[in-house]
Amino acid sequence: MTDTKQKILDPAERVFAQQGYAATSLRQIIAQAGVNLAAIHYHFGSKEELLDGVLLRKVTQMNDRRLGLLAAHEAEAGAGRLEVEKVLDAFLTPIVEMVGEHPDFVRLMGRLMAESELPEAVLKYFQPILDRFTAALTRALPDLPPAELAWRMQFVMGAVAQTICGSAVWTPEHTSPAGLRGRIRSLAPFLAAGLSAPPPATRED
Amino acid sequence: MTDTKQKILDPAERVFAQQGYAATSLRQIIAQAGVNLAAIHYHFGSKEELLDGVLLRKVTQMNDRRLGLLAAHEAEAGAGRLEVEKVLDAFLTPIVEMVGEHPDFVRLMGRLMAESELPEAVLKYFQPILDRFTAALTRALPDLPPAELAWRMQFVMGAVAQTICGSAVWTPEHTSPAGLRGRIRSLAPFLAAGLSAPPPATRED
DNA sequence: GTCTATACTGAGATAGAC
DNA sequence: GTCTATCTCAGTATAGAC
Repeated sequence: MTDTKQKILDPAERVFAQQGYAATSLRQIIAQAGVNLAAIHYHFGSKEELLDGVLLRKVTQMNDRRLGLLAAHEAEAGAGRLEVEKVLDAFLTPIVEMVGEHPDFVRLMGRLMAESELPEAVLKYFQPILDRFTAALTRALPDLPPAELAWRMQFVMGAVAQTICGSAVWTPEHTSPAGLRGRIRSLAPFLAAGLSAPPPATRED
Repeated sequence: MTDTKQKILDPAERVFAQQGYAATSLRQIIAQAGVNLAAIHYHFGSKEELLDGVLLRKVTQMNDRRLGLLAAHEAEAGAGRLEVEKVLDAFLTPIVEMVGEHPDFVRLMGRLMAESELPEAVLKYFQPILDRFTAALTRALPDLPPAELAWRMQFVMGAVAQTICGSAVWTPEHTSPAGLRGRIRSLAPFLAAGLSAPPPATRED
């Protein structure tokens, strides 16, 4: 991999994380990277593929860690009941672990989860993880109807996204790594209680 | 108010709701409105102020309804304990009530809540409501530390936003008014359980 | 193979004729 | 009030230097 390609990725990650994908211009990135505009399109092809390149560097590490923790918790549970808290821990802990060394990457992940018009490049990394954790929660919450669980997964994703990157909007507090760790420690029991709540009375109307 | 100004607002609301604020171009709106590009800037000043004009038409109605329901529930509770479910009902019911007649407006509200780079014009309508409901929840959950409640409000906002507009991304299901009503009926018990969860053990690190 | 210079299309915004 | 023309800046594409 060329030096120029490497020089692009870090500034891209930083600016995408700070301003969001849509609000970031490639010209802002090249200004920080010290490369020519066309170099981005030569090495990556487009703005969206540049985002894909940024994600690809670390998303596999994060998702593998999630899957590893989840498998460990499942093995520990054995034939017994898998606790909701353990499943949430497997999802959230890798975020906490990475926020110290790669804060920009974590913020970018949060922003992307919240953006409505997110590119295809992002979804392909999230969907398998979502499916895997939905399956685990199905085991942890056997009495919850599958459709209800699917919705609750959305509630969880929304809350996680807002937790990672929404603070600048709704509260004056900034997104420091330490602050984010604290928020996620608060998020886990909130989500566990929500997921474990009895399903609403079914109505057909 | 001129005819031209009126002709712009409905298409703007529709296209903003369908594509999101950032992804929408003024040229898409004028194509549906049948007006000149400069007319938008003459009547509204900018793209952001056009969004403000769209919100202004209905956001007061929604927020007044929220405040009215909340006041009614508080009066009903009297000196007794205000239930978390009642506070959530006051926040969510106006969404359900409006989604039948004004589905585009509701979708737009959801999208804006989720967008990280949201304009100032939006925040000024949300912040007072957020403060008012935070105060009500302080009464409903007197044992919860204020900082913990502030974070949980963020979790709630994230889940609500994702519920209104996130389905197209995370699940194949579309955002029909009926489907949204069902999701919000599922959302309320989830959020009530989360808000009512015991606060996490305090740690200083 | 890499990278630069340049141009193309479409975005929001604005000045000025009518 | 309205519309034409134009400005700046965005993402993108390509020809050609090295």
